[in-house]
Order: sequence, then C-alpha cells, then structure tokens
Amino acid sequence: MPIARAVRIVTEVAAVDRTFDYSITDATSQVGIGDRVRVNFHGRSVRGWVTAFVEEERELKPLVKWGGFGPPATMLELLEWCARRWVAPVARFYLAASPRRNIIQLPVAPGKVAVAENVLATAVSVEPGVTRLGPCVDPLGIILSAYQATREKEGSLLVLVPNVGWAQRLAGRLSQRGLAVALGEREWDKMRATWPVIVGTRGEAFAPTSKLAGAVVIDADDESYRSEASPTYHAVDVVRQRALLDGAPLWLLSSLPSPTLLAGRSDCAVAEGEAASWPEVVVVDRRQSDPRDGVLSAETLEVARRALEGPEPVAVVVILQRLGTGRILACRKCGELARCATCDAPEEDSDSGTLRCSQGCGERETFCTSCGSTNLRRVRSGVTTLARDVGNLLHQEVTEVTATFVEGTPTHRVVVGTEAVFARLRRAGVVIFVDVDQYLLAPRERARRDAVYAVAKAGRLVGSRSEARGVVVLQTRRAGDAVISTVVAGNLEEIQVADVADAQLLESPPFGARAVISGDAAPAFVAALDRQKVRVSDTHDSFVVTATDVDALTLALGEVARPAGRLRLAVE
DNA sequence: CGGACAAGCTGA
DNA sequence: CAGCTTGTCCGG
Repeated sequence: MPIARAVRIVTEVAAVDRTFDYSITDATSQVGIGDRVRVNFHGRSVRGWVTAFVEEERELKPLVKWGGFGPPATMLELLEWCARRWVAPVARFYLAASPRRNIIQLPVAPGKVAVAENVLATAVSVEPGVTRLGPCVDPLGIILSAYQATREKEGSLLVLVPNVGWAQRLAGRLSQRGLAVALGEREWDKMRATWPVIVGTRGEAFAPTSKLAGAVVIDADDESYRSEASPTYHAVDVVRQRALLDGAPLWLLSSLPSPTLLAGRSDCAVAEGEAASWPEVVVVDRRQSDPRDGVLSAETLEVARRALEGPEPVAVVVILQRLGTGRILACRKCGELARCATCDAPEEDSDSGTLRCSQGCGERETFCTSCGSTNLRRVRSGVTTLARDVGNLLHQEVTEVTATFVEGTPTHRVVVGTEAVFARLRRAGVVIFVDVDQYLLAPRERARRDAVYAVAKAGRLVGSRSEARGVVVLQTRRAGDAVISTVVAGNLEEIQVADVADAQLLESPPFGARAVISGDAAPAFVAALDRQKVRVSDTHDSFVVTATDVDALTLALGEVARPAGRLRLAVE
C-alpha cells in the first residue's frame, strides 16, 4: 500500500465533534495547518479546517477544495483549550478564528517602528496584571507604553475595547502616532499576517495573529466581553489563556476590578489620581423629595436646567435601567403603568395570569389600579413614557435611544434611553440615573457593581471632577448605601475588597464554578452528570450546576455524552 | 448533522 | 407482508 500525505480535519458540522482524514490532491497541495478546506462528507459538501498532517495507508477521499486561510497553526492549542473550557464543539472556535469571506492571499506585515520621542513622552508605564484605572483616564498612554515594552518581542500587541466605535477611534489615534494597526474583522488578513498592533472588540480575542507579543484589555469588566450566543465564551478568559500560552505580558484595566478579573486576590495596582478621575456625583434622595414630583425630582430638574444653559452639544442624558427580562405593563384604557402598591416598582405578568412585583413584594389579580380595567398591554419599554415625561418637565424635544433603535433628531439637547446611550454618545453635560435602586436591589450578584460601572460610563460623557465640566445625578431611595457613598467619594478599594470577600463566602467565581444548562435535552444531560463531582439545582426552566473550580466543572460536563435535542450549556 | 438501515407498527 | 414511522449508528 502506498503511503499518502493526508490531512486531519475538523468539520464545520459542530455536532460531529471529531476529526477525519482526507488525502491531499494536486489542486489542494497548498493546504497548511489551520486552513479552511471543502470536502465530501458522508454524501454532502462540508467545510472544515486542517488540524494536522498525517501519513495514511488507507484509501482516503480527496480534499475537494482549498478554501483559504484560517487560524494560524500556533492558535490551535488555544482553540482546543476553549472547547474544553466552555464544553463546546471545537469547530465553533475555529469559526470564531476564521474570516467571514475566504482570504487566499496575505499581505506582508510591516516591521515594528519605534514610537517617536514626543509621543513616547505621553506613555504611562504600568506593570502587567490588573490595574484599577479611573473611568476618565485616557488609556492611550498605557497602550503606548505596552507597545514600547513589547516592541522587541515577536508577534502582535492585541488591544481589546468594549465596542466598535471605540476600536475605530483608538485605531485611528494609534495610526496617527505612527503605529501599524490592523482594525478587527475587516482587516482579518492583516491580523493573520501578524500585524504589529491589532485593535478590536470581543471577537478579536480570536484575532488570527500567529503570536501575541502582549495584550491590553480596556474596561475588562465590561459586559460586552461575554458572548451570549453559543459558544458562551468570555473574551478576557480567552486572552488570558492566550497570553499564558504565548508567554506574553497582559494588562487588564478596569474601573472596578471584579473578583474574577482579580482571580481571587483582593488587591491590585492602582493608577495615579484615581479619585479625581471619577465624575462629580450628585445624590438625590427621593425620600426627601416632593412625592408630587414626576420622574425627575426638583433638585434633579435644577441640575438639568443649568446644564441646558451650558455649551455641551447634548446637555442632558436620562438613563432608565432595565435590568433582567422584566416586561412593563400599561393599562390599555388609561395608559397607567402597572406598579407595585408597596414599593412602586413595575409589575410583570406571570405565567399564571397574575401581576407580580418585579422586586418580589407579591402577586395580585390583573387589573389597572387607576381605572379598574383588566385590559393591560405590554409596553415595549419604559423609555418612550420616560422620554415624554422628561420632555414635558424640561420643555425640550427629546431623542430616544435604546439598543435597537434611535428616534428623534440627534440635534436634540436631551437624550433619554437605556444604557445603550453610552455606546452612542461621546459627551454630555449631565447624566441622570432615574432609579439607581434598580441596580442596588437587583437579585443578580453583579448588579451592585454594575451601578459603579454605569457611573463610570456616565463619567466618560461628563468628564472627571477635576475637569469640572459636568455631573452625574443618582436618584435613589437608598442614599446611605455603601455603593453610593464609595462612588461619591471615588474610593473603589472598599467595594473591590468586599466583593472578593463576598465571592469567597458565596463560593461564586473565581472561588467556585457554575454552569447554566437549558433546552429540551437539559434534564437528560443533567441526569447523566456525576453527582460526586458537581452539585445540581433546578430552577423553573434551567439547571444550575456548580463545582469547586472550573476544571472540575468542565471535566464533569465534558464526560457526559450529549443527548439528542437542543441543549444550551453556558459555563460562567 | 443527516443519510442508511434495522426494527417496530399497522392495516389490507 | 408492503409501506410507513421511529430509533440507532456512523461518517475517513
């Protein structure tokens, strides 16, 4: 039997999570490891990736087509690690590290130029690791210093930011300063050619550079780094592992490092001038305000009116927190919102046809407390109602902004919306949080810290207290809350240390590991788990599996054969 | 995943 | 027992 050179491939058919061998033909002789190929697989044409070269005696089916470049060979170990870490088919991660269109040619990467003296003067040197960095500090200096520190090393400096707009601006600023930058997915070929600097968002954790010289993650606790769609990877974990495999220094920046980011420590480096780099915060205690005030109390209105006299293009931003999946209901007849009689929080419709307080005060029959009608409708969001009220109070035209839509002219000086506003606006005179208690009382562990992150984002619009450009207003009924007082003082150390202690006590990450399993096949999957290794608790539509650490958890999850049916497995 | 094939069920 | 459904196996 002749020994033929062949390739081992993983197919894009995620459900078939194993490799197959195919022979190389004259037409596909250029294949390299990681490349995309097309094969006939059990009667159908399927795409896949080359994972290795093999010598085969058997008669093999031939590769049909070379499909262009995929992840570099040096990344395959990372992709395998991701598949184990998030208990997902490895093909999913090959896909994440592949271009959307076929790339059949690569440019030649420029050399790493030295940063000009005058630019280098603005660099701010920080040790690799976690650094607590006030929200109004420009991270450019740290990025320049990271570039300088890793310039002699082979590979790319990877810089991740939370959103695309930020990535574009940052890439532009770095290019201006003479650095060769590849900007995310659109410049996949440059990333694959190991460009000196790569700037991108969550997906660029899988930037196909052959090696990391270093990596910087800006706002590393931002929610945007967590992928909600399957596979539910976390970009920071990916970059952390990548840096480890490549021996690259990693800088993680956060305005309030989470216990997970700190990996169990309670202390971290702190950038200079932290307190001054938080915005000025005004706390409006709604318990003291006139109950006849509308959504904005008199004190808030006063701050807003002053801002409208100021020079900022957007003078007033009003943020409505909509946490969780709660739906707001309004009376079809009189338009009144369904609110809890005890705490005034919005009520949601339950499966059993009753109204339930979103804060858990209790349930009641479905009817409007204002006019008695039983005919309620779901409101798309509270933003429209809020926008109308704010417009009336300030006598201004209002632009509405939510994640999915923008209504009104951008020239309006008042903007009302959800946190999606932060991704769309750059500057504002005042940012008002209508009800901070939504964060402080929410059942999610992270919610209290989210209040701090929200203030941080608001701070980027209004500027730091040292600039004295604008303010953040927090309307609350919990004015004495520790979270509020530490944000006002700009002293984050306290929350950071307390959160680590809480996580340790509750055995939540990184002191314990957890996965949420849902879908039709979830009961069968959970039934097959080894209860010696994991604990399982049952919520109404999903299962929560916990273990002492991530490795134990993924090992236990990984040894279960997947039952038929839809299964969603999210390892936190 | 999706095709192949085997075993099980049903009705003339 | 043909004709159909349902289940299980396996792919190079």
